[in-house]
Amino acid sequence: MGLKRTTINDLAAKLKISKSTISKAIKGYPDVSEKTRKKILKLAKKLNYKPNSIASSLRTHQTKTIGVIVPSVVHDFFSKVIDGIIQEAENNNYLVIILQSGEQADLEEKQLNLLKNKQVDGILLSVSNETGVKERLNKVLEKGIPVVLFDKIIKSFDCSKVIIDDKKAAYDAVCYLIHKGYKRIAHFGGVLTAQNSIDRFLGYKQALIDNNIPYNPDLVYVNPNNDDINDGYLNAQKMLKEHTNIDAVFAITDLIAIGVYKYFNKINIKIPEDIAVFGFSNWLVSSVVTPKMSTVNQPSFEMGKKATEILIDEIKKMNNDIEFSFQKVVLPTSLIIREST
Amino acid sequence: MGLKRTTINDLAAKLKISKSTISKAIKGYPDVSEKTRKKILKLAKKLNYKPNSIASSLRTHQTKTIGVIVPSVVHDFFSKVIDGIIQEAENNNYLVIILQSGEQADLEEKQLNLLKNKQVDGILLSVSNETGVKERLNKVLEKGIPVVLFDKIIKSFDCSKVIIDDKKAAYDAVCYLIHKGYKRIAHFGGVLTAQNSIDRFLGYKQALIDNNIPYNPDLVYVNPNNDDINDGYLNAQKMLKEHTNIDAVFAITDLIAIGVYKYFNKINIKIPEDIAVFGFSNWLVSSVVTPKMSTVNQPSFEMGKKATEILIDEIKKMNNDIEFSFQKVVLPTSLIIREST
DNA sequence: TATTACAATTTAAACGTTTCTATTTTTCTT
DNA sequence: AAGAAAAATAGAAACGTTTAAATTGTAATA
Repeated sequence: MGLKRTTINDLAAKLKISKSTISKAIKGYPDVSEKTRKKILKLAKKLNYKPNSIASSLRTHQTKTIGVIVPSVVHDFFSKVIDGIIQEAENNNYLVIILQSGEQADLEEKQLNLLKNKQVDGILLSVSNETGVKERLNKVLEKGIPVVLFDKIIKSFDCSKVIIDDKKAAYDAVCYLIHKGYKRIAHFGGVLTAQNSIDRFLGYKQALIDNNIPYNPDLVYVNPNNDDINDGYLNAQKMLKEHTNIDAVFAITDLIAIGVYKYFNKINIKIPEDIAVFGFSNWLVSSVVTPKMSTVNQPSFEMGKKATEILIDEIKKMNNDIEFSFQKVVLPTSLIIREST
Repeated sequence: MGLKRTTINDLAAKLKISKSTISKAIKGYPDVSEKTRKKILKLAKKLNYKPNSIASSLRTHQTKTIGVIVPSVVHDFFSKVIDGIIQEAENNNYLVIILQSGEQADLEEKQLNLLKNKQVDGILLSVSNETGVKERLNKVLEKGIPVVLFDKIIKSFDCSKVIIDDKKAAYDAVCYLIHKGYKRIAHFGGVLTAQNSIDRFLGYKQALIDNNIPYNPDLVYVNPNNDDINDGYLNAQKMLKEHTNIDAVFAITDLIAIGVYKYFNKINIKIPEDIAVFGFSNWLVSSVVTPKMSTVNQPSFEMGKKATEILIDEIKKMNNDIEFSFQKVVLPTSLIIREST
C-alpha cells in the first residue's frame, strides 16, 4: 500500500511550527511573515504536500463540487452543455459530478438527495418530462443550496434559469416555412409535460395564426415513446395515412426529424420537393444527412457555461451572506437553413 | 439560510444514547439490540437524518466516488461509455466525477492530481494522444489508488484494461473490403502516438499482406489536426490529387469517414460505386448518412460498464487487503455492413 | 524605560463520523 | 445465588483541516 500522504501535521512537526501557521501560510493569509512562509512553502513542495480536501470540506462546509443531473448524457445537445459545464467549473476550481435521470422523476429525486448528501455546493438541473417534478424539487431543495435550471425548466420553480426562447425559435422556424410557401405544416412535438415541448408547440401554433393559416390539431403528432428516431418514423407513417396534402413537417428535435427522413426515404418521398422537414437543435446528424437538414441552432456549450457561471456566483454570494436575486438568461437561437426546406 | 442538518450528535442527545451506538445502529452492525435500533431508526427517520458523507470519508478514507478522464465528452462513443460508467457506478452507490483532457497530456496530469486530492476511490482513464503519458501517469499514480484504462490505453502501464481488439477489427474490415473486390485501399488513420491508431493501422497493413496486396505507405493518410471531419475532407482531397486509382478508403473513425463523404459528395464521386468508404465506431451519424456507412461496431456502453465493474472490484479488494491481479478484457467487435462498401 | 500597539505565532476547539477499547448490563452455568 | 460469559452500550481518540481567541514577540511611542 502506498506511502501515507503528507499532512499539515507532518509539516508542523518537521518545522516545529504550529499547524495553524502552516495552514495560513499555505492558504496565503497575510498574517504570517515572509520568512516563515518561505520555509513552509519550501518544505511543502519538497514533501509534495497537498491539503486534504475532505478534511477541508468537513471544516468549511464547502466541497468545491457541483452536481449535474440531465436526462441523458448520450445526447448531442446535453453532451455539449456538459462540456460547457465542466470547462467553466474547472476554470473556477470546481469538479463536476454527473447523474442521468433517464426522464424518471423518482430517480431524479433520489439523485437530488444523493447530491445534497454528498454536499455539493450547488446543483445544475435539466428536469425530466414527468409530472409532479416541482413538488419533488421543493421537497428536496428547501433553500440552502443554490440550484440553476437549464433548458428543461420548471417555470414556477423559484431559482435562476438558463434557457432559449423555445416559443420564439419555433415561431421563427414555422414562419420561415410559411414564407417559403408551405401551407400544410404538421408538427411533431413532445409530451406536453415538458415546458420546452409546450413552448415549441405554442410557437408553431402562433406562427400559423399570425399568418392566417388555420391551426389544425390533427396535424400535431406527439412522440409516444421518448424514442425520438423511431417515434419520428412511426408518426410520419401515421401522418401519411391520415393526410395526403402535408407539405412540411416541423419537428421538435433533429432526431425526430431524422425518423421522418427515414420513413420518407423508405417510401420515396422527396425532401423538400414533396414534403419539407425542419428540425430543432442542430445536432451533428442534421448537417450530414441528405438532404442537409434545416434546423434551429441552440447554443449548448454556452448554455452550460452560463448556467455554471451563475451557479458559482450564487454559491460565492451565499457563502458570504450577500443577497442575490435569481436570474433568467435567455440565450439567442438562430435558424440554420439548409436543403430540407 | 437553511436549517442545520441533523447529526449523529443530535440523535445521541435526544435519545441519551452514545453516538457510537447510534452509528452502529444506522450502519446495521449486529452489536446493537433490536429495541434500541428501532428507537434510533425511528428518530433518524423523523429528523430526516442522513449521515454526513464528508465526515465519514474523512474517517474511513473512502469517498464512494470515482474519477473519469476522457479526451472529450462531446463524442458519440465516449458519451456512451460514460453512460455505462455512470450507471454501473450508481448501481454500486458510487458517484462519478468527469473531466476532459482535450488530448492534452499536461491537463491530464493535472486532472489526475486533482482527482487524487479529491480522494476519489479509483480512476477510469482513456489517455490522450500525446507522448510521454506513461511517465506522467507513473509520476501521479504510485500505486495506492486503482486505475483502469479503457479504449485508449498504454500497453506498458501496469493496471487493468478494457479494450477492443483494434488490430483485429481493422483487419476484419479491410479483409471484407478485399473480399468484396477492392484492391487499392487507402487508410485514413490517426497519429501513431495513440495505441488504437497504431493497432488499426497494423490491422489494415496485415490484411493487405495476408491477401497478397502490396502495402503502399503512400496510401496511408494521417489526420493532422485532430479535427476529424475536416481532416477527412482534407485528406480525401489530398489523396485524389495524388492517386487516381483508389477504390476504397478505410477510415479510423466514422467522423473522418464523414469528412471523406463530404469531399466525395462535393466533387461528385459516388460511394460506393467509385470509391467505397469504411468507417469505425458506429456513431449515430454513420447510420443516417447517404449512403449508410459500413463501419465497425464498438461496444461502448459495455466498455464503460465493464471498466467500472473491474474498478469497483479492485477498490473493494484493496480496502480489504485482498490480493488481486490486473485484468485485460477484450470486448468483441463486429462489422456492420451497410451501403457504402 | 515603561507603555502601547501591532505583527507573528500558538492554542484549542470544532467539523461529523468511525472504531478500538473499556465498561456496564444481561444471560447463562453450576 | 455467585461467577463466568456474552451482549449491549459508552468513552475516547482519530481522520486533517480551519479559525476564533489567546499568547508571545517586536517595534514604536511618549
